[in-house]
Amino acid sequence: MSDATIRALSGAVISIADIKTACRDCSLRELCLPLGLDEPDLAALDQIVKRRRTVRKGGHLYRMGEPFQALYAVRSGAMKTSELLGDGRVQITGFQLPGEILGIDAIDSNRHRCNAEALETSEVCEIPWRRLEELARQISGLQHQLLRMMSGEIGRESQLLLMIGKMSADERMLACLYNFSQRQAQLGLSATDIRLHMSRQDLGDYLGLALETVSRLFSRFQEEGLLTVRGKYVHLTSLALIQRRLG
Amino acid sequence: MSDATIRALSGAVISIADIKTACRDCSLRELCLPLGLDEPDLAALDQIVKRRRTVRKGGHLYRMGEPFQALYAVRSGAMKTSELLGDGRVQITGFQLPGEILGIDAIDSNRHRCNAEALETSEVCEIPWRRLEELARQISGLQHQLLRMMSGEIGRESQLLLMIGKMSADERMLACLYNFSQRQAQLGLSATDIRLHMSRQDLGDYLGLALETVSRLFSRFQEEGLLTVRGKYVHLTSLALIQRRLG
DNA sequence: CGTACTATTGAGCGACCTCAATTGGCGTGG
DNA sequence: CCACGCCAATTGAGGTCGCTCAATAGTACG
Repeated sequence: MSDATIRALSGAVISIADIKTACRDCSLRELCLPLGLDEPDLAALDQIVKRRRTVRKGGHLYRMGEPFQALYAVRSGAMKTSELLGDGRVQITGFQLPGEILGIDAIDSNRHRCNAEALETSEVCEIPWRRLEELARQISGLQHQLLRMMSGEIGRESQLLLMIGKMSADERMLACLYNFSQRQAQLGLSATDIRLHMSRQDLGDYLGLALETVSRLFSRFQEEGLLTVRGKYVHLTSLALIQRRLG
Repeated sequence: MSDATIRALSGAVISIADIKTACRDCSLRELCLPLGLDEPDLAALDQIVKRRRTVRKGGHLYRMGEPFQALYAVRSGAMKTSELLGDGRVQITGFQLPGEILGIDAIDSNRHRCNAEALETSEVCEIPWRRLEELARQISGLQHQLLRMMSGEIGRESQLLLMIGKMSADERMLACLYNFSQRQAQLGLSATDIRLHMSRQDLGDYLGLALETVSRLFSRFQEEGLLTVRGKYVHLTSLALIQRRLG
């Protein structure tokens, strides 16, 4: 019998798995959908968050065209979302770290319009959309946070648009690294020692560059003393220096 | 005394201006925020839509950094939203036609993160955000439509991302023209005879191309028999031909 | 320790940009 | 009404940034 079933049969019962999953006990609470909710509202949200799901590296959380059932919140690991272009060309539209939400682009059409793939083995919380939408009507703070997160997603995409449309290759790379730095810091990690969860290819497909260009830029930045690279690990010499180069 | 004041003093009174503005009488009802609302809900929405505002060609509805107060629905005309890059570089993030919503990228931060400028003299409906958010809590259909429109915006931006990041210049142009065609058709206009509301510069700033490239592409498409151009008017020879070129 | 994948580096090319001159459209004032 | 001026659009010439193709080096994993 699944956790979900137990909950459906008797709302008060909370299994051990539930406790581990519960939003109220989650360290990402203040970065994720529950931001701003008080205790009773948190409990209500916990009621609908169905289960924790694990996606192995390279596995898909959902694929383009699949019917839209739920949003997903990243709990651990890292994901990427990508769009395809018939002949195999790929545009990565975002990398999602813990606390971030996947699937909101599908609300409109009831079908996923991108692929969501795990960059490394990841855990996500599944939030059934029907029930979330309903709950958002009852809990104003939840509606507010949902709207905020969707608006934030629009902002992130505009930002990326500006980068790809109007920045040179090196500006894009630096802006991207700076963004990773900020997001790591927000998660309580180092702002200068970045772990890249994705391949050079992915980075290129995100920034609208060839993977060779990404590699060359890493080398050049290293020569210029902006950073040091060792495989997936990048150390930023000086955030101020990078900020200055970005204007 | 403004319409808003009259309404605030006596909810039942409806001025002539209100009648003309009323969502229930608006031909764009089914393309805009009211989609799916029934009569009483429509009336409630009409209560909060503050007034009709006119923006002259080249005028700004709002500017980057200004505090966020309201969403705007385009009623007539055409707008563009753009982001800037310090040194003057511009990325246009969208063109908005009647029935489309402006401002949702600002919900997150309470500040507008782009400029909204009229491509030609336009009328917009102003929808105070505080009251809309509140009303969305009461009217499930309104919440639903708001979420759908925000999700749609995310989809449009992903689409543009894919175009700019992974398509060649001519593919971008064609995809853009095809998109304009579909949107004109949705408004009940011709799908083959397109009126461009924006300059070549704007088109370039939207597609991540130089204005000269846009101009050259128009000429080349014309040579190839895909379309004919006369200033702001473009006639698409065959939609099927264009679809085929887009894969 | 080999195998396969990922990353780096080099050489050459081409798409698109930049700069510049010309043409066309349109409103304004003589 | 026409001439002028202004701005938008077109077209040409040349340059460059980033891509493609290709070879090599490094790294993970059985």
